[in-house]
Amino acid sequence: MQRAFDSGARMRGTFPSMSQVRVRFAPSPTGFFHIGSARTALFNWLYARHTGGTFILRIEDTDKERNSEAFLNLIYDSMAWLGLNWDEGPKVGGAYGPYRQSERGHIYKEYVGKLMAAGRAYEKDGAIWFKLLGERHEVFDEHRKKTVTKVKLPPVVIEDQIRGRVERIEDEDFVIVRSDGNPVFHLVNVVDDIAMNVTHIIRGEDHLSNTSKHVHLYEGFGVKPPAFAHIPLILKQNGPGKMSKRDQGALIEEYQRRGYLPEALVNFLCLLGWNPGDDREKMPIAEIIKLFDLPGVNQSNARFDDKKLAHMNMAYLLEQPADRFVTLAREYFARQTENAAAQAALAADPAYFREVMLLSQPKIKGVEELPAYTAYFFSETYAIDAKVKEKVMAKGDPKARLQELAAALAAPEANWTTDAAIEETMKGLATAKGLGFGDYQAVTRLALSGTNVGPSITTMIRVLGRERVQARIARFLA
RNA sequence: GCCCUCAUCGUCUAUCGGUUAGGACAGGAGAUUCUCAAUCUUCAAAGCGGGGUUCGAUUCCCCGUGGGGGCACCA
Repeated sequence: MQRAFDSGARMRGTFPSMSQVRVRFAPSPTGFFHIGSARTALFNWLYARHTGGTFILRIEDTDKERNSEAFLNLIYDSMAWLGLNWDEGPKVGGAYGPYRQSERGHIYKEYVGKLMAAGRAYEKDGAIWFKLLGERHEVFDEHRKKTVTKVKLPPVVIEDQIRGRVERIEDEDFVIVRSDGNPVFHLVNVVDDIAMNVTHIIRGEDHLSNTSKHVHLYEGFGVKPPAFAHIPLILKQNGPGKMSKRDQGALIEEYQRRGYLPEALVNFLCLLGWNPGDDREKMPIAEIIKLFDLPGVNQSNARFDDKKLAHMNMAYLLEQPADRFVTLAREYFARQTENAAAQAALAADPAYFREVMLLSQPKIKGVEELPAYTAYFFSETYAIDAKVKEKVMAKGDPKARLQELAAALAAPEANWTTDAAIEETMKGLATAKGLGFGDYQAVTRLALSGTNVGPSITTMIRVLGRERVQARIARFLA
């Protein structure tokens, strides 16, 4: 690889080996961090980790009008949450900094100077344009309703790592520095990739059409372009078009807020456009890193499916160790400041909270269900589901059954300490009366929780404890 | 309008010329359990159309059609 203007590596005297992979994720802090950006970051990160290369985070904040520090922090937070750590970039530094384009103005100026000196750039209307080399002629563009200068050139050939050979003709000079003095995306993007020694550009397919401009720029700088890999886009769940920041379910922070497990989201995102070549779906990230490679990336766009994501999240949730699950639950509850049930749960004894959460773990799809699912454990004002009540009270004499159970549990020899003991009490009672377990289960559940969903009735009785159980039954029978 | 790109069940996908076209999510049915989930079994569900190439095309080529992206002094 020849580098005519390598101010990055050369000036600092660092010469990484040419086989060393360097990839970058280059977001602009102009909006919320969304699913598509996250997956681009993820694929770059995976490729770096797979190859033992370097993952660079570069902030493309040249659009002064739309940048915001809040959005920038959101990028940092979201990436940290997803576990996408960067080897070079803001906060961690590196030999090729600064890593915010707003701080690299002098570098762009230098590079533009080189183009000017080489006759590959010129000024027009106060802006600086990149000059294509070829025969020129004027034509009127019907679509844009203006006269433009066309340059006759053979097509640019891109050997894309994912899409194969792509050809595209670039036939108009383009602006590289605006009349206000600010460099445009194409210029800064290419300059930084040269200066930062980037070897592989992995980005969304929406950039494929830009690539011909970029290749011309590389050529203008006398630098061999890096490898390109354009990944398919993520389409919105419903309706036409690619997913954008304002689509339902598009924001990473939303999943964070809703208590999704980041490893579940990452696993799901990996599968959107990539697969290991066999039937495996749920895989540890270490395994994905081992298997991930550019040729394994699909060429067609993928539609986002929140049901599948929810399923993946549940699968991960089920296998969480008790401590982590309880921590996740507590953190989620703490964020629900407006939710009375959540606040009541937090106010409860931590050991009791923990037990209730753990018995709910195998029952739920996401922690966001927890406050409502467990509300009756923490409050005496739980609602009685009218439909369930109607159904339960319809057959037999449920109140009599409940009365009998209350009496059995009140007996001095009744053991409340284990699920098995409680089950023995209930089953013994049912047998003695010539009835089934279900005759006692349903009405007891209704009385204790007001619903027909929840953990095992014996567990519920044990965890709620004698005091609550007796009070609730009495109230129900009154 | 021009340029680029993609095309297998509703969705995500496997198949690198020969398969009963497989898996997962979602959906239906059943089993199991004290309810609800989970789990297990099971059912239904696909090669966009037309031409080629080939003994043989989902697979390779071409043309349509459809989807997606791009065509800025946004990134």
